[in-house]
Amino acid sequence: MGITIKDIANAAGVSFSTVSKALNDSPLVKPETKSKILKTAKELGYEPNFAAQRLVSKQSKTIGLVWPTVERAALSTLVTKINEEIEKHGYSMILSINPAASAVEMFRRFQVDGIIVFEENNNRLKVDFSPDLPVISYGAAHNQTVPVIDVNYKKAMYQAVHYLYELGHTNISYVGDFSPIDQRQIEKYKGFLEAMEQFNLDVNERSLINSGGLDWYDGYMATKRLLNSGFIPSAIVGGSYDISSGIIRAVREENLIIPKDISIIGYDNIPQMANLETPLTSVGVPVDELAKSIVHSLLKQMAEPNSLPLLQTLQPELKERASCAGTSHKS
Amino acid sequence: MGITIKDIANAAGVSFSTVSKALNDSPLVKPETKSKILKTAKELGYEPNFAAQRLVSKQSKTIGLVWPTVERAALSTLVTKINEEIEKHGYSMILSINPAASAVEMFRRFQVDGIIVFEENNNRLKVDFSPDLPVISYGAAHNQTVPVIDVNYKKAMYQAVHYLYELGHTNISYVGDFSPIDQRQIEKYKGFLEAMEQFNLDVNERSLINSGGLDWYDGYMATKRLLNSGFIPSAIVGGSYDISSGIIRAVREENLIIPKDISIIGYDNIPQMANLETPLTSVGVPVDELAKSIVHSLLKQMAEPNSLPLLQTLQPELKERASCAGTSHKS
DNA sequence: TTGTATGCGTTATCAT
DNA sequence: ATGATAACGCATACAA
Repeated sequence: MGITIKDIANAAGVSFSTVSKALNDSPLVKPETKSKILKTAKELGYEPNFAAQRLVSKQSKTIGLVWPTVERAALSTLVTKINEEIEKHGYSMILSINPAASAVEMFRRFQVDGIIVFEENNNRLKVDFSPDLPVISYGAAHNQTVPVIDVNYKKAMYQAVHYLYELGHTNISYVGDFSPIDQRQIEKYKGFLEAMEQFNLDVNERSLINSGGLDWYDGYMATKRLLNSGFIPSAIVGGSYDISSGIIRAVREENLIIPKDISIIGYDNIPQMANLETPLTSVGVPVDELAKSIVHSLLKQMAEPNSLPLLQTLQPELKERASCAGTSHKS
Repeated sequence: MGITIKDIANAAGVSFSTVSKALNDSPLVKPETKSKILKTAKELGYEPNFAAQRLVSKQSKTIGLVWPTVERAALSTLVTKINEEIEKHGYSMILSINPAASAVEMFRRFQVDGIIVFEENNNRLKVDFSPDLPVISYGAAHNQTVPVIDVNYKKAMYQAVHYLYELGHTNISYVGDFSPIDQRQIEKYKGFLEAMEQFNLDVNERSLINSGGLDWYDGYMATKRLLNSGFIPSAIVGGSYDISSGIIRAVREENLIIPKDISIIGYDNIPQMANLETPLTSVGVPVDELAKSIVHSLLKQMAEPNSLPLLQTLQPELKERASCAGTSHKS
């Protein structure tokens, strides 16, 4: 039971509707009364009742983010960036770590003005959105009804392989998660394959290493297996930030020098890549750009519904750091 | 502009207050009318307006969780568990990754029924809580006004050292973050020191290794330094899950066998510890218990304000897995 | 058992 | 420039 505008009205000796106007900085109220009202409001420690405001205004000025899996480094930074971007536009962000369906339902009740969904694996939202609630999804393209922000994973892999090829590498391995249910991973996998083909590079079982997971030790273990198979590629492409950090670890454990003995390039484009033991050259959409793109798209969708294309594909960039070098010998 | 109870009332040919009662499963309404109302409600796709419900009931049935730093494995699982526990009690959870002060302010506006704050480093909430909003904090004890759930870190370290001591270890090192601003880490550090003292074990600069951070490669690098200093302890205590996984990596890299050559015990008690390359014996409050305790305490505080002690300290447990063994030689 | 009336705190549309 | 009043969608005390 906090202070209401009526309390302020009493204290200031005006009507509550005048108080409302003053609080909303309406030009219809005399500056003197306005400042007096503001003053007593502060004195009384007034806090607007959000529920009431929403009930009448039908706006919550907040955006919900659905994030079913809370445990991945690259996504964590993306969430942080998205939050910053949202606040920059005068909105608040709330998170739910529930499955898409129930998270969305809850956000509806909270009357969020818009929703961002991180789609993961099979956590697709089959929910039929009432068309009035702007939703945008971040995830690989797939036939559905809400606009999705996608990343051109194939191009990313092309860039990675191309870059290595230009440096003279021909024995290139890919260490990543080949899970058949994660569309993002599938795209990377296929992208690598296509790129290798385009450059006429040999692909065999030792150039395709399934980490079977996205954690750093998945990448670590997979790389161990690769290196212990007796075949040492001259370059490795890592499927994600976490996986790549595992690759680096495994490679160093074999006393191979990066990038002298072996080059590493990883997917993802977050600042942390520079902080790894060996600053990692990487491909991917810069996380700031990703965040901006997601937020701006949603805002646009909120401003004018159905103004968004069903699919926006962001282009990756290559960022050179210190983990790749040329080969002297073309093997 | 969704369907309201008035729409249902019209469609069902009753008054809207009867609809309200029916929807709330009031015994005051005849079963037949009730089912009829429920049916037409479903037909029309009725969704209750949360803002209105809250405006009148002054309850949101949701709990806010403040989590300023989204990037730590052990905390991720804790958040997930807390979420489950909250839902189990008929509440929803929303997350904010903003600094405590602004997150709390936002939750207030959302009229959450209670707030859980993860305190980290210096991210203390100096906010003066209006006494009407139940808050509970998870973090090391410190003089403040809201009840906090603490963990007996000293006892945890005692258990760890005691366990190793019983196994015959005398050369024990601690690898952890010595940051002077993180109360939790300080407690662990001091706890280790005290335990060593109690068992009359020698403490020198090689038994206290500052990882300077909480990420896995912080633990990795610190352990590397330790092992390369020429001194190999017979056991290492890790300050956290992430750090410990880095320790394991570094130890294996030196071709030391766990636990034959060296024993490792880590702080934290989450299921993932069993999934590390070497299943890690650990001390800490089991994450389920922690989650339960946090949620139940908050719920209790919500039910009867000020019924909670300002400090509750949870006791850690030792969980044996496969990373510790006895020493044959008492050095 | 059902319906009527009132209020929750705010904004917005009228008058004044 | 200010105030009275309605409306937002719902719950509930009270009347029928």
